[in-house]
Amino acid sequence: MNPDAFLAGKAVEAVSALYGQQVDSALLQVSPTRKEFEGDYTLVVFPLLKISRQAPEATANAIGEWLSANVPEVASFNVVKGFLNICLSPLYWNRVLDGIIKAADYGQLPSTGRTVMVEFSSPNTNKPLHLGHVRNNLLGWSVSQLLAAAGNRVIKVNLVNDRGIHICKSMLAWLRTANGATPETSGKKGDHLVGDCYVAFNDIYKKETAELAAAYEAQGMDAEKAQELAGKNAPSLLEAQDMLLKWEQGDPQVRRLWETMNKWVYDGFDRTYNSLGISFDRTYYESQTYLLGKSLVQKGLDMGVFEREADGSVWCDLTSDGLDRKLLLRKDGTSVYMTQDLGTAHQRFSEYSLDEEVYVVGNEQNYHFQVLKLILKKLGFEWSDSIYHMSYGMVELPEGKMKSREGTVVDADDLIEDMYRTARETALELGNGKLDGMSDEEQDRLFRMIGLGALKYFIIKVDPRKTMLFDPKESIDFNGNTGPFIQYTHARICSILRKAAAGGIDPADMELDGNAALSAKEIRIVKILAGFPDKIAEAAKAYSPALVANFAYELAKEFNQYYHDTPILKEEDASLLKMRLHLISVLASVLRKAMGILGISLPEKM
RNA sequence: GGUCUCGUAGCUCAGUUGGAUAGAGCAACAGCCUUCUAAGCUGUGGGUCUUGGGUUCGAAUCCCAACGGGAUCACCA
Repeated sequence: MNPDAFLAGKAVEAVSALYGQQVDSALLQVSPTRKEFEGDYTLVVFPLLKISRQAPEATANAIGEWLSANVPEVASFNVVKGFLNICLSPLYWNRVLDGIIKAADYGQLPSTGRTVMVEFSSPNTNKPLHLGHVRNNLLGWSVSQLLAAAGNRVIKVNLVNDRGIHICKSMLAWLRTANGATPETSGKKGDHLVGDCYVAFNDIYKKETAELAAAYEAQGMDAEKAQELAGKNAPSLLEAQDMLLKWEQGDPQVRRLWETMNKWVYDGFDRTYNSLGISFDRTYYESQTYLLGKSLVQKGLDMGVFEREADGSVWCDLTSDGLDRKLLLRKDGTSVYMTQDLGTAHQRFSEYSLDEEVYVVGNEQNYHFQVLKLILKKLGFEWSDSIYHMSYGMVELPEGKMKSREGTVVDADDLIEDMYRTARETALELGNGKLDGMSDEEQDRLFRMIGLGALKYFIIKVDPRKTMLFDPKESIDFNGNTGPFIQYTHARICSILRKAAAGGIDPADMELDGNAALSAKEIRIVKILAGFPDKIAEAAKAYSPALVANFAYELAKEFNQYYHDTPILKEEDASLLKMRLHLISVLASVLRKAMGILGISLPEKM
C-alpha cells in the first residue's frame, strides 16, 4: 500500500480513538512534506477542527501523539501551525522499497476490462506531415500508452483523409507540371513530391485568379467582387472540381492517378511514422467511410430530431442547446464531415463494443465535437458520453501561427533530421570519450535516440491543452528539464550496475535484507517511486502524458543529486550496498516504464 | 457579437481534489572533473501568479466582473 494511503488510514483510526467520530477519509489530506520542513508526509488538520473542537496545534499534537504511540512505523512527528509532519522509520522505507522490487511490471495498473479506441494523426494526403501533426502524433501515441498502462485495452487507429478537392489539386498540378516525376525519378520522398504539387497548384491558381480578376475589372467590375468571382472561376479550380466529380463517378483514369499518388504519400508517411516510432492497429480511409452516416440521417428524421428543408437539405436544430443549426445532408443528398463522423463513431462502437473512444484532435474542432456528441445523444446513443475529445492546443512559432502560404511550416522530416544532427554535433563537441568502443552504427542509433528523445519530451512535457511555442532557431535543449537529461540519468545508472556486475555483484540475485536503514535522500527517492502507480492513474484520468513526463524529470533530478554525494560502489556495508543497488535499478526500471509511455527510449550508454 | 479557452520570473514551462515562505529549466553571474559518465552538481540574482471584487481558517487554484491573447460560430474537412 502507498505510504500516504497507509497514513491516511491510520489517521482515521486516530480521530476515531481520540474524538470518537468516524471521519470520511476525504477530509484527511496526506501529502508529501515540503522540502523545507522535516518529515515524510504531512497531514493537514484544519478540516478536522470542527471535530476536535481544539486549536490546530493542539489537534495536530494529539493526533501526532496517538500515531507515534500506536503506529510502529511512525518514528517521530512535529507540528507547524496546522500541519502535522510525520517521519516514518527508515526501516519502514526499506519495506516499501522491497514491495516495489517484488512487484512485477511496476507501474502497470491492473486490468480495467475496458476497451478504449484512440484515434490520432488523421493526415490529409496532399502534403507532408508538419510540426502540428507531430504534436498530434506524439500525444496520440503517448496517451494510448498511458491508457494501456492504466489497465485498458487500447486500439490505436488512424483515419486518413484521402479524398476531396485538395487531393485533386495535387493531382492536377502533377499532370501539368511534374513531367511524370515519381519519387524514384525525382529522389523526393513521396509525400513531399505530392506536397510540392499542391504548392504548384496554388501558384497556378493564384496567377489565374489575378489575371481573371484583372479582366473582370477591365469590364468595369468592382475590385472586390472581381477578386471573389475570379477565385471561383479560375480554370484550374474548375478543372480540379471536375476531377473530383470524375473521382466520385469512378473514372478509371482519375482513380488510377489517385491511387498512384496516394501510394507515394503513404510510403512517405510510413517513413515519418517509423522514425517517430509510431504505429497503428488499424487505418481507416475516408474514401471508404465517407458514405457512412447517411442511414443515421434517416433514423434522425424518423425520430423527429432532424428536419428536412424544402430544398431537400437535412438539418439538426441545436438552438435549444445554445448552439446553431447543423447541416447533415446537402440539398443534393451528399453528406458532410459531421455526417461521416456520426457514421464512423456508430460503426466503431458497434464493431468493437468500445467502452470509450478518444479523439486526439486540435482545439480548433472543439465545436465540432460538442455538436457530434450532442447529435449522437439526440439519436439515442448513450455511448455518446463515452466519447472524449482530447483537445490539444496549436504549436506556434515566434512569429505566430504556422502558415503554409507564407512558407513558415516546420516540416516533420526536416525537424527530425535536425534533431538528429544536433544530437550528433553535441555529442562530438562533448568529446569526452563516451563514444569510445561504439561502432558507427551504434553511434548513429544513439544520436537518433537522443535527438528524438529531446523532441518528444519537449512536446509532451507541455500540458496538451495549452498552445505551445516552438522556436526553430533556438534548437531544443539537451540540458535541464529535457529528454536527454532523463536518458543520461538512465545511462548513468546502467553504468553503475555494469560496474557492480563486473565486480561480481548482481542486485537481481540478491534478496534485499530488511536491516539497511535508508538515508533521507534515499527516502525521498523511494517516496517518489512509491507514488508512481498513483501518478499513472492520475495522468490517465486527466489524459495527460505531461504528468508522466514531469514525474520522470523529478525522479531523474532527485537521482542526480543523490548520485553526486553518494558514492554507491564505495559502500562497504554489504546490506547498504545491496539496498542502494536495488534502489537505483528500480529507479531505472521506473524511468523506462515512464519514458516507454512517452515513446522515448533510454540508452544504456551515452 | 455568441460560445469555448488561456494569462505564473526576461524566455519556455511545472504547480496534485483549495494548504506552509509560488517551483524547475533556459539565459546571466560565481564555484565543482585524480572520484560510480560534468548532457551533471552547488550557489547568487530574478514574482503585485493580468487587474478588481467575492467565497474561507487558508486562493495561482473555486465564483463574478474587467482587460489582454487564441480558437470557433461554412451546403470545407
